[in-house]
Amino acid sequence: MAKTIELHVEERKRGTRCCESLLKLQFDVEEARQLSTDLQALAHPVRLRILDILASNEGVVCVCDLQETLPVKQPTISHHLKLLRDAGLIDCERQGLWAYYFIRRDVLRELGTRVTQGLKALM
Amino acid sequence: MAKTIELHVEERKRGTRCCESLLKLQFDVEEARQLSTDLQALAHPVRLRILDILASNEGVVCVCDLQETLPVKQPTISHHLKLLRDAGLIDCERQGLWAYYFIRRDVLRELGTRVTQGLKALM
DNA sequence: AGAACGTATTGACAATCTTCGATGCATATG
DNA sequence: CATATGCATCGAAGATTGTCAATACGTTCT
Repeated sequence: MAKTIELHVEERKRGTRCCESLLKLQFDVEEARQLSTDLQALAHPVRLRILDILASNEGVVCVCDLQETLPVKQPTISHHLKLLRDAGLIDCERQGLWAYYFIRRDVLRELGTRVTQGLKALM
Repeated sequence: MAKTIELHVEERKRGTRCCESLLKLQFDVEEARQLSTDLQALAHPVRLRILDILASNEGVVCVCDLQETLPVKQPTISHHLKLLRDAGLIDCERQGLWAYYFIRRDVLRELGTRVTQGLKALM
């Protein structure tokens, strides 16, 4: 059970020096790193909008469609697509000249679960 | 309903040039930015671990406690604390020499809801 | 084969983020 | 008052990320 601040202050006044308390934790270092990696993959407006577009227009989205909507140039879009692909969140299928991108809902769901569980642990 | 890739390719072959399709969206620009800001606030291992510690040791955590546990120096911890404070996710109460930090579960819950809802929209 | 097109990659630059020594500030203690 | 302590801030350095012009690559169409 959590001690009160007042008790804590008293202990410290009595000479129990600062920082001897063993803190309780829920995440280990690796979990925190993983969760951070998950969040990083999502934490950019362009990437979020790409995911939104892919989620809402399944099967018919090529890079030039994205170019039309997003406020960045084509190499930048390709760059963010690559990051999302590396994270496993999207994939693509080439049809002639075009690359049709799609969302991998299974992977996104796993990530979503990790994020939601992680947040729940803090509340 | 989503068109198939094949139909899309056919249309483009017939001369309907690329990129005339109006994409469907769920997020507007502002929502994407907000969600990205929310995710950024969390997307660092040290900040996640700070939140974890504050969530698990309510009321008795001062900066030197964090220093004991985290792999970065005091100014860096203060820096991350400031970012979290600016995001509204934590706050502190000074008692003499010490600053006792605590988590603002209400704000965290709001952020968690936005994140969870945002993710759900993509699935 | 050659031209046109959609996309990926490269390379350079700019912006942002992370870290920490040095320092300042406020409070407590002798 | 002088000193010690805990924390915040400043300023600089390094690392990472985001952006885009230029270019390369593979495909399609003449």
